[in-house]
Amino acid sequence: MSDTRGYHHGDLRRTLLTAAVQAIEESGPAALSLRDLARRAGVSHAAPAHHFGDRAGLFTAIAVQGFDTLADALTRAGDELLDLGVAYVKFAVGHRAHFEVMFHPDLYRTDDAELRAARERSGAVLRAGLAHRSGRPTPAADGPQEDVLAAWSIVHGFATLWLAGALPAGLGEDPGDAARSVIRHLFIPAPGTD
Amino acid sequence: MSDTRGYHHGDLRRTLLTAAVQAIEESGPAALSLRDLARRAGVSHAAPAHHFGDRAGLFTAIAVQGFDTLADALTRAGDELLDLGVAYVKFAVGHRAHFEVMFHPDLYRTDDAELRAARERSGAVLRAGLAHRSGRPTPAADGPQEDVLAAWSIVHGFATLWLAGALPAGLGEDPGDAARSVIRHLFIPAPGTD
DNA sequence: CACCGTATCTTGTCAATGACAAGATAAGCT
DNA sequence: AGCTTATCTTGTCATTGACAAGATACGGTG
Repeated sequence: MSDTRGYHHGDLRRTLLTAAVQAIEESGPAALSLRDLARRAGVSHAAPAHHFGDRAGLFTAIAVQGFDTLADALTRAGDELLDLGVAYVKFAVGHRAHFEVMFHPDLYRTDDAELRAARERSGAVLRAGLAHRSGRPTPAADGPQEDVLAAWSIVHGFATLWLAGALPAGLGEDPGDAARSVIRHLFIPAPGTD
Repeated sequence: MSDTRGYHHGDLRRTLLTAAVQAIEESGPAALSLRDLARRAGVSHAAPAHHFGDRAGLFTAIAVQGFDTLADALTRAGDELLDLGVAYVKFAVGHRAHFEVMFHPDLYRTDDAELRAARERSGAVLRAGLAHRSGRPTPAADGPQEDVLAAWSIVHGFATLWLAGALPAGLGEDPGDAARSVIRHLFIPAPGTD
């Protein structure tokens, strides 16, 4: 059924999505061309438009897929706070195309219904996991979950810097291990601060 | 001298750079068009090519300017560790066009000599400032300055999330204040961990 | 089985873009 | 005054995103 025979491709949408992700991993979102995408899939230059409408529509679909995958990955990461952070970084590096698109709202349609749902889903998993923080029932009294934002910031920052190639060598090959040893510096202390 | 008269513009390069930064702030780097840029500056469509070669050349120039400005800002931020982080976030939000370009190496030429110099300069300021950390003479024995990377990660992550509009409302209008109250969660504890 | 509506994909076209080539104009130097 | 060089313009080409209109296959209904 998922063959490439004749007029009807059978599974074009999925094929285009995976081809797009691969292309983005190779040369970034900016360099992605709808026509090149069509060529890779062996279809005409206007075929993608039918499934995604336009460029923004394609990126929207990728972002949705990304938020869904992230939610799954975080769910599988377990309850341990540090593991959650490591899973976040692993997802970013392992799915860099999705990750880059997800956090570049100028590429897609942020008001898309499916997208909002997927984003909220992964956000909920993240918040739930971080709120589960063992020694601290209610995160903080003052700000809007400042410690959650701090945790999100450090893992997101590490992932972004890693992907940008801005981190120094000597961290090793495995982003998970590297992330663990770095973000540990936020998670280890569990003080009753104020 | 810096007028727009006749055949020779007089200060085209600078004019194009500021126009480009403004355009990027409005609609992101991806949407930047060299021809639109030329129109904004009131010159022919091929004029930018003379100064920057091509699109990548323009982004390279912007990145250089960005790393230089960042180095200056961090230098002015003083010795206090928290202030340094806040200055980093303030720069990112106050110069979002530069910041976005700087950390998207696929946009420009990473092997450009001027760029490498500017990047190294700002990197040195950052490392020096973070190494100055009062209570801790030598950061850590084990990893490659893991605590420095943790600090960089959290401020970079916060800035990126802020710019992406991913942070929840309720943090207020001022990114500096918000950053201070969030990244504080990393900087406050000064334990003798291991 | 015949028919028809619809989803899927193609061909054709247009304005805009990035890149390049070649020429025109100005500025500086001797 | 004359030469050299930097700066900017005009002209052109292949590529791209978007749209319109048509061709093909699929699924259901009679």
